[in-house]
Amino acid sequence: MTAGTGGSANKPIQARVIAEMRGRIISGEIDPGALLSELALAEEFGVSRTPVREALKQLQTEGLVEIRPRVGTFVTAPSRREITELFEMKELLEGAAARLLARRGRVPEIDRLQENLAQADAAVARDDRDRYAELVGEFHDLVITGADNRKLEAHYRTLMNQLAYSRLVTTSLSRPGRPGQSDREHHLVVELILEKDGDSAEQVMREHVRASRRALMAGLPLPGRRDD
Amino acid sequence: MTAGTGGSANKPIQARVIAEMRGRIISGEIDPGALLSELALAEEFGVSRTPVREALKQLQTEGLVEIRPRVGTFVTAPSRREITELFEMKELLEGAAARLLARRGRVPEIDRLQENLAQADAAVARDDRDRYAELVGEFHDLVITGADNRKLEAHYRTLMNQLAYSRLVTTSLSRPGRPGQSDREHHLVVELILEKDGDSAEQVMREHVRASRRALMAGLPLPGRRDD
DNA sequence: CAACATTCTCTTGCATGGCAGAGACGGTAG
DNA sequence: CTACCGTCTCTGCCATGCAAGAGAATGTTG
Repeated sequence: MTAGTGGSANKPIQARVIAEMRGRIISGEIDPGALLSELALAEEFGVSRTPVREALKQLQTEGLVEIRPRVGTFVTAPSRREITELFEMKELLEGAAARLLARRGRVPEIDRLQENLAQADAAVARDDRDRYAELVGEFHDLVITGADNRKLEAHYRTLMNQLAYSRLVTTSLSRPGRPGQSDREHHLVVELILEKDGDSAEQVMREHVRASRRALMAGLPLPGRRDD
Repeated sequence: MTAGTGGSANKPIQARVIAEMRGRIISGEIDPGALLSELALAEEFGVSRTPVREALKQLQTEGLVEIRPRVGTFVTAPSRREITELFEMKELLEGAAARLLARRGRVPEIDRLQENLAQADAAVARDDRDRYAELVGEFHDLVITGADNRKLEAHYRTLMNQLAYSRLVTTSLSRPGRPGQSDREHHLVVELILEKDGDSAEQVMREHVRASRRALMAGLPLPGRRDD
């Protein structure tokens, strides 16, 4: 990433700050709980504190950082309970998306899903976990966008950002045998979508998300901080 | 909520601005499409432009206003398509909440729901639409909070704000016979929740939301601006 | 040595002022 | 009368400066 740091600084400066910070957080480049100093960020980006401050404020409403007044801005560290809730929502939204996509019939996203599956099969065959993780992200993305509901998509993106999912998915796939099973579940979902069987597609998709969650939670160190 | 509007201006000033502006928008006190000038708002609240600006930025991420760079900040007017999408999400979330609530068993929210129904029956009997509209809001609120999922609740609130639902619900209930039917549907949902029949509760809840939407769209002038 | 009060520095919160771009208005030429 | 162009005012955007609260470090006292 970090594309476009050179030259094209034409765009609104503060949007760039937001995008950059969000990228760092969801990629796990910054540890949860870390302090984000307005001043330090301002100096790093070569701008004043004001746009940085506004960027952090927006990231707060997205649930990525927590601003404790007069104290500091910290990267949010989801509690175990929050992670459970987020997965519950993920299951809900992706299931609904699968149903909606099945109802829509043949749309471009379907073709791209099949292409995605082909590449995923190859990645699993050569045990290329990084590539497969990437394809998993694309798969779920395609299902969501294929639902053709911008609001659902927006809420989904917020959700995934809060989960820092791109960091978690590798953990989930490190479980032996998980990539293969995940791939098979993806195939089944697409198959049901092609058959326009919305009910089953939703059901299988939800079960897939639950399985993914189990694989994740099992291989996660996750200090049992506060369960409250 | 909305407690402490009088006197105690001790709290962070900008949070007050956000709450006040949000209230005005979702109550319909400000017409959609209207221009919100930073300067004018700052003078009205007796503060500087900075906190007002940050407040507007937050409202933008909540989807309540649209900031067109170098032009101005405007109250968003959801297109017909967006309204459809929002209701699709509403149906999804409330259905899921009903299911989750049914699974939880006997919790305080259940008692409050039954009390709500009793008062709603009375309101319908004396044809008190304003009071019934209020109770409808409380009913759906109880179902959501009863699901015991903070993330779901947060997304739901965002949704309802974007819909400016409190303004719409009166329109919906102005259809002859609608309050009575709505009340009966509420009764059925609670009944199914009490029986711990999550599947049926979700299904009936979703159907209820669809019916509510139909009653609303029918009685809505809604200039067919852009369907894109 | 331990517990407490105090200062001191760090952080964000808010106010103010200058700047640039977008759109509206009016004047002028055809 | 119409179309075009320059100007002018409006808007948000960003930089800077001051103030206030929170927490840590430290000096003080038992």
